[in-house]
Amino acid sequence: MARTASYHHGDLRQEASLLALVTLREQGDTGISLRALAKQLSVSAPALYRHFSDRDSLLAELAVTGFEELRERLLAVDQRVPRRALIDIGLVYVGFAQDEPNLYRLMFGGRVLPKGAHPKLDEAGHEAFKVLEDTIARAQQVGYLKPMPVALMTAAAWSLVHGLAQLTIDGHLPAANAEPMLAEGVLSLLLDGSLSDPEPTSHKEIEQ
Amino acid sequence: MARTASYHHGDLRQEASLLALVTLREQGDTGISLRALAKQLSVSAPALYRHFSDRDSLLAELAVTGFEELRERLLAVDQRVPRRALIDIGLVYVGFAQDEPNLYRLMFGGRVLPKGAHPKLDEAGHEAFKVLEDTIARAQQVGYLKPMPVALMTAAAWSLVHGLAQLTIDGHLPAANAEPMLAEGVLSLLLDGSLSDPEPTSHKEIEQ
DNA sequence: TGTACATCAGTGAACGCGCGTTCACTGATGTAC
DNA sequence: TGTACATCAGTGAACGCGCGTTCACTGATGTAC
Repeated sequence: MARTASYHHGDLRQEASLLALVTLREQGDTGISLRALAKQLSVSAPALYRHFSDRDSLLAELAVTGFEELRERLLAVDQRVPRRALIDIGLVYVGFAQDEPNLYRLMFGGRVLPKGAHPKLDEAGHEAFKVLEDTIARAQQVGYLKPMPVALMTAAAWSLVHGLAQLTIDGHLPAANAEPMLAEGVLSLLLDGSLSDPEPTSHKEIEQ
Repeated sequence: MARTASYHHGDLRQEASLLALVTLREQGDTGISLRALAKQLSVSAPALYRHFSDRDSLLAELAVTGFEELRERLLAVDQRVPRRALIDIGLVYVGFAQDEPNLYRLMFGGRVLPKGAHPKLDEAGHEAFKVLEDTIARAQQVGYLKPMPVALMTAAAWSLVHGLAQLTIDGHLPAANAEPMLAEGVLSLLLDGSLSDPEPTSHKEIEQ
């Protein structure tokens, strides 16, 4: 707005990213085409190639911002009480997926942006993952979690929240607004275990 | 083979399905096009419309056979020992995803075949899911699992295996051949819980 | 057993579409002296 | 402050592509009498 009459757009890169994100939200990654984007921006299609080397790079960029947003949300979780922190991390994670289902699918889809093809994307993903990992390591250090390999515990926690997120956004499990306690219940189960107490677990047998 | 010289193919439907499955395995769902399929089968493209009402129906059909195969594998699990059955169900589930990553993505992708669009697909998915659910219900009946709502427990178990499967096939977690014990360890964690034993859990506090 | 006929499973041509990307270009902007 | 020039960010045209799907059709097959 209040731009010169020049055909130089001035802000094409950012506006293109933004519009791509909006389109992604509404139609998913398959709905994004550089030609359609250019048309909506009143710009010729080749103009976009000044700013993105190809379609995949644009998608990768969107995914990177997705991971950054996810990471920020995870970082905002109160870390004082281990149990609360662990559960909240999970709830935030699942909440993000529900807020941004198509972005989440793009980030983790694998098919569209295979791991290894976009280093920045892999790094952004890892940064987000690290927040989860750190939370678990911290909880273990204060003795709240079992002294098992952190890698195993993070794999379990990540699998759980990722699966919960995917199943929810694909409609296989009820969303948070329909079943508000589902996610928290599921997360608690991973902490407490699902074994019936009266039955001795193999673990307890060893100790007694 | 040994067919008449007639242009009638005789087996087009089945051969098309089969070739589609092979293509899906190699290239994922986006690699499937009716035109290309027809070409490979030495048949005109419209011929396929005698057997599939459109591209999506063909994909849905592949996904249905995927769920049937998954269900059969799950049904083959030995159900005698609850703990073993639960873990094996999970291992079989994750193993299926690793054997058939692209098929698995199609089955659960959500984006390609949204839930509700293909009733037969939803049903096939539910039938497979039921095997997991039944295993949990059985384990609970014999007192092996806590007396919690089955829906909650199946949601947790399903989320865990689904997440594990997805993360593995997308390369975010090591595959079974690289880390053979990862899946089993993760599954055990859900059963035993991840809380450090010396620390009293809220659950234990109530009982003592 | 032979024949008329309905149905079935193919055909080729065409519609209409959008896509990613490259090319040679031009006009605007920024910069060094 | 003015000017020559390099660079930057656009342009329109085009390449080459494959796609799903519909249409009017034809030859083969199966069936009833």
